[in-house]
Amino acid sequence: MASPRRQRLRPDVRLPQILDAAVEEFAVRGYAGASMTAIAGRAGVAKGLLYHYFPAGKADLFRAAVRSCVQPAFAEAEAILASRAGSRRALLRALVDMAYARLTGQPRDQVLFRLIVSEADRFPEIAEFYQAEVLSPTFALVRAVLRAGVESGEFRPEALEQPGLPQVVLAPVLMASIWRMMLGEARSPDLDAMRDAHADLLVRALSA
Amino acid sequence: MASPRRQRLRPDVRLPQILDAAVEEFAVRGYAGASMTAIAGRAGVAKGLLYHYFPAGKADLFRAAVRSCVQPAFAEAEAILASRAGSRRALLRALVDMAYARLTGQPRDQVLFRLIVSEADRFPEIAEFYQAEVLSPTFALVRAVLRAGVESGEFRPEALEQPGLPQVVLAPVLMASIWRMMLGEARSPDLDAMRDAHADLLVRALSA
Amino acid sequence: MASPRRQRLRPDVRLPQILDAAVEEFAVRGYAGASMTAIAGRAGVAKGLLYHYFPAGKADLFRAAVRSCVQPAFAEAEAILASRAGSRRALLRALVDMAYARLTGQPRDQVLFRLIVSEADRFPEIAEFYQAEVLSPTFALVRAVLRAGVESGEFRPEALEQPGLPQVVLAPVLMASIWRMMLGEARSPDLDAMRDAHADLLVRALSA
Amino acid sequence: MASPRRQRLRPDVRLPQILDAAVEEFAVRGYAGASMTAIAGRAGVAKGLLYHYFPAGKADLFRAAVRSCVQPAFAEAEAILASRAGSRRALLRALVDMAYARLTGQPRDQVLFRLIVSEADRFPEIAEFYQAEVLSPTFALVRAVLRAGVESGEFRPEALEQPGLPQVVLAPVLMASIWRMMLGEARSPDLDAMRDAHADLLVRALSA
DNA sequence: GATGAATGAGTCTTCATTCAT
DNA sequence: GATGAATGAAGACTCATTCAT
Repeated sequence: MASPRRQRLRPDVRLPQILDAAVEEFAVRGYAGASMTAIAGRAGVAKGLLYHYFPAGKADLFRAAVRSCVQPAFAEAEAILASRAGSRRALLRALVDMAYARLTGQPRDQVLFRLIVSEADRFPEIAEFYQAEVLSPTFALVRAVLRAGVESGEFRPEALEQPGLPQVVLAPVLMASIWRMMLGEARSPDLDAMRDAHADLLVRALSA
Repeated sequence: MASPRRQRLRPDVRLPQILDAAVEEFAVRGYAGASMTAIAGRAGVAKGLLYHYFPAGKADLFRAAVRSCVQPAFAEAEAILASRAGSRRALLRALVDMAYARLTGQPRDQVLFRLIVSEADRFPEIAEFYQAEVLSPTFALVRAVLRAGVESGEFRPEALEQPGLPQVVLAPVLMASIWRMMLGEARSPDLDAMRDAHADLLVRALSA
Repeated sequence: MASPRRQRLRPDVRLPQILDAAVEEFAVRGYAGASMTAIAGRAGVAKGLLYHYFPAGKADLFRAAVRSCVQPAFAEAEAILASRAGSRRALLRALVDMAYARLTGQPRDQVLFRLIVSEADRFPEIAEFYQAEVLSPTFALVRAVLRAGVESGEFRPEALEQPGLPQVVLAPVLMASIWRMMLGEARSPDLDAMRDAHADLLVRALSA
Repeated sequence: MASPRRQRLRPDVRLPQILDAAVEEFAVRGYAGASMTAIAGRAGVAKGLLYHYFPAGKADLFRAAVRSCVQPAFAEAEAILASRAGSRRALLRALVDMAYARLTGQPRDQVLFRLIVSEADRFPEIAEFYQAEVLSPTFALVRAVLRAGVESGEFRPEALEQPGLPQVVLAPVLMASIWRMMLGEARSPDLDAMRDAHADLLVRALSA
């Protein structure tokens, strides 16, 4: 006589279901706009169950959802780096291309970014977390590439003396992502044009 | 200093009061998080009055608030441009400096940007408006500077052949602004370092 | 330098403007649904002016509006009665026809009736007023016709002994009106069919 | 008699509670005048629960409340009809008596009718529903009685040839109900007198 | 683990009414 | 007489959260 809806699942099955639903809902509606009911509905569970898994409530679910999005996007970058194919210049170009490509193909990454931007001051710890887990490593990676280029003689040595350079190098890719989110594919600046201009700018500015 | 219960003001006095309060509240809380009650309280008026000035309600007030933020930024840029002081290179540097300076000094501008980023897909018309009234003109302005530089022989002629260049040139300033919003002054990348790296990068990449 | 909108009119011009607007608005929206703003708008005056003419507010305006609708609908009936054309039977038929005809041609009368029906228990005095000014006289008129018919020998003498007869005689016309209001012209019972059946029924039942 | 703060009941218990409270409140105040808070209070539940059962809100609750009033009236009429006691004339009289009796004894029925009359044009579907579910069947019932009477030779054959007759036959009862609602028991026409006059009129007009 | 009935504080919004101009 | 800015109370509705089952 069990209710047909009532299926007991192990936490490691239910939890991802719930987190996925939460990510999608938060992504579409923002933090304040997403309702627990809607998240539960999307996950196919009852409202009450959300509080079983996240007794502290909505804010906690949000934190968990955001955290669940930060996957090692670095795997690919490090693979490219490891293969050290050709010149540093070609390497740089490959990295830039990869970064732009992700923007097109990985909506989940965009979502993450957007959520963090808009909810950052309601959840300072999330911004902090993002800075520590995503931003800093990425800057470090760029710095490593620059150092390798300088050491091999391809890049100008001054590149290592400017602490703000990695940020400047990365910024256009991130802005391209933000413009896409804001304006839609139709109205946002042309991605290919930006990628080419970006790569060209870097090569000219950094070459020894 | 008595606060009379009912102070009748001319609309051209009240309206800015209300808009200012709305901008502040939306900035702090986001669209969904800002409450009409709080906006009214901040403006020192009764809730009902908001609907007298914006019968269409919260969304309309939001639009008006965003629009009220736009004008001041361009005035300064055009002033700099008009005073065509010195070389194009110096001009570019002046513009870059101004842009970074605004990010520090004008919280209103940051607010505007953050609101647009986070609420863009709930208010597509605002994103559209921003693109048309702010972004496009700014790109055009950068392009004008580049063209002047090329014509004077200071900049490389290829600079004019890359349609994505203005976006790449501007991106670091905007990202600096976003990082500040997200991470706070303490944790965000160092503004001065970025400005210097940015200006240096441009000069190296663009010089003939 | 007078504001162009500000036209001072004599009360006997303004008052009908306001009452007409009120009747229309109350008719369309009901008492609770009609807003003072909308009435003022329809009348082409400012909200405040309504309170100048009706200091006691909305309820008072409603009462005045309803009262303004009760015009002597009896003029026509009494004209028919005075012309005593032909037999009482023909007279009765003429009166029935007239009653049904009014239902089609005079939306203002229907409105009045509907308002009274639906707001009667919020405004008991209005129901009272209606009963005294409209209903009672109408019953009396029917009774007079019956008496004349009995005296002339055309109608059965028992017709005068049934105190409920005038109500029964009138009811179908009023119900026809109510059904029209409720169901619209399309779905409500056929007016012509009712009129014929009604007249026939009366003639058969009353003839000596 | 302690009233526990949170009493969980099965929906098939709560729903009628809520509908009953809604009918009463709508009856007294009309649609616009009835407040969700008051309905919840009358039902002894929190406001929010109303939206649990009627997510579409007030209008939906209103529709459900009206619908919940319909069924009982027909049962009795059909019982009388089934017990085809005595002559058709007696049958007609029994039905007329029943109809008048209901108006006195069953406030729920009056309420229903009043609601439909006054809110018909705000809820066209309800008027439609009323016409289809209540009015048409009632007319059909009257027509069936007439036909049976004609076939048995008690009624004049012409009674079947007048399509408007059922409406005319029923109208006085309904008007009696409306007058009662409008004017109160004290001021409205005498019910007994109407019933007698009504029955007598029908018998005289319909007898062969 | 899982459900969904139940709550109540909070949100946007409306509107009769007041009153300075 | 006339305006419309300003108010405040009240209304419909939402939603995070609780808890009996």
